[in-house]
Amino acid sequence: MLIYPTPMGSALTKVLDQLNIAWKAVSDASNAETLEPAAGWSGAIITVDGNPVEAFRIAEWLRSRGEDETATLMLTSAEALPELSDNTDLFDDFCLTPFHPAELEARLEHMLRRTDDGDDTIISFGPLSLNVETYQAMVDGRSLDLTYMEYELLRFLAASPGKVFSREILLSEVWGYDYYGGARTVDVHIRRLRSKLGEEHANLISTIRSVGYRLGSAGWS
Amino acid sequence: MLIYPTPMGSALTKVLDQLNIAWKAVSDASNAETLEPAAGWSGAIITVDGNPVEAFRIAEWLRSRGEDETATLMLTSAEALPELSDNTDLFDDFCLTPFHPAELEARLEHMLRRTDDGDDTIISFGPLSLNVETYQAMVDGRSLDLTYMEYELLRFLAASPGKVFSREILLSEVWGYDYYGGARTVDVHIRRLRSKLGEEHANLISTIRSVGYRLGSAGWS
DNA sequence: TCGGACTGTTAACGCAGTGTGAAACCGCGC
DNA sequence: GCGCGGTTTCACACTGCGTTAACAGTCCGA
Repeated sequence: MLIYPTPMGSALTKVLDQLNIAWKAVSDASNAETLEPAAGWSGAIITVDGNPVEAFRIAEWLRSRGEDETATLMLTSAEALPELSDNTDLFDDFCLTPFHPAELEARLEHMLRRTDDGDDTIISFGPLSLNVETYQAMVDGRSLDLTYMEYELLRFLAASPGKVFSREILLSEVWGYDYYGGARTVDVHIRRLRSKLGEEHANLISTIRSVGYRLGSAGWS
Repeated sequence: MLIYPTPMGSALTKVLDQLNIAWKAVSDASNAETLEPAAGWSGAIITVDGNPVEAFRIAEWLRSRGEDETATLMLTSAEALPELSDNTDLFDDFCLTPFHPAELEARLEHMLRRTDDGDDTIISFGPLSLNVETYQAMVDGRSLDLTYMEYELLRFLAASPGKVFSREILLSEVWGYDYYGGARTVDVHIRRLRSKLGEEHANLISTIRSVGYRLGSAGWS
């Protein structure tokens, strides 16, 4: 956990220690780069009031390496709130100072949970769940015996549930090459998937006539 | 914006009005379902303290329809914080009461920004809303079962609500080819659309005699 | 080397979706 | 009221799309 600037009081560090979160204080953006642990910063707590310019510079640096990488929490007084509003895409959460320890604690837990379980290892939708690591698929707790292509296709659909994909898109995204003729290929795999899903869940994949296929039937969003 | 429960004081509604956010108060989960606007709840503000059970029930209902659909903010006293921690995946943000108006304002802006952007996927007009990604159409929350041509036609009209299109334009823009004879084709599709919209909403599409068709009746822009 | 599982292709079939013409209907000007 | 151009509605035929089954090629392990 990155902290800026070096914490004066003990309120902040106390909360972190209590949550058993390791932390390092940094003095500026370049400092943040050199001090970064091997696993990368798990999160950041940045106080705006003292030196807003440097504070936002650090936040910007964190964001520049990709959203969702490092969760950022800003500490700010009520007076400095407007400054935050101007940079609303540089942080994930904020907390007014002086803070209630329980509030900060809750915010940290909540914030870290989101990035922690960025578990793409399990994709689930309705009665369906896919474990990407083990290549297993389950529906209603019953495990499905899918072939490679079937699995890839289902995973692609499940990654954007509800969204409709044309056969061309599916061919290029799932099969991964430009394709001439043979759009029936997709149909056949969809059919095999449906049959393996079983009668009751075959309608999990719905056909949009003259458009393509979609995971999820009419009622879902 | 969904609010639970009916707000007593004016602090909350004042902030919402100031941000120009439309809101409706709901009394329970099933109530939240019936009161939902056609475009869906854009967000929710739920106070935990009074009746935590019902509060979380509503939050759960919102989440069950898919993450990222509706952003949820919880209002809570410091004492009730532990309860929040047990349900950390049911909300996106929270705010301690009594709150500083500027803080709530900042949180709302920050929260809504995340879900708001990135949506040319939904076209909505009056009670009508079209999801371009999922090819689903809703009117009054009821989902419409449209065929391809019907959907394309409606989408084209909805893209420029209020504007009148001649049959020739519709044929060339929606059907996509120059067309000789058969202007009746458009009429028939309009008719089918109207019939699927239902008696009460058939007049969403209005006829401009000897000119063409338009989405929306005279009063709209 | 053989056999089986997996994948892609082809063709037949049924049907939803679409377009068409004709008849009923409506609004408007005479 | 009458006639006329435009619109709505209906029924029907056809086309194109999706489904399905059967088959051929390929890969991989036994």
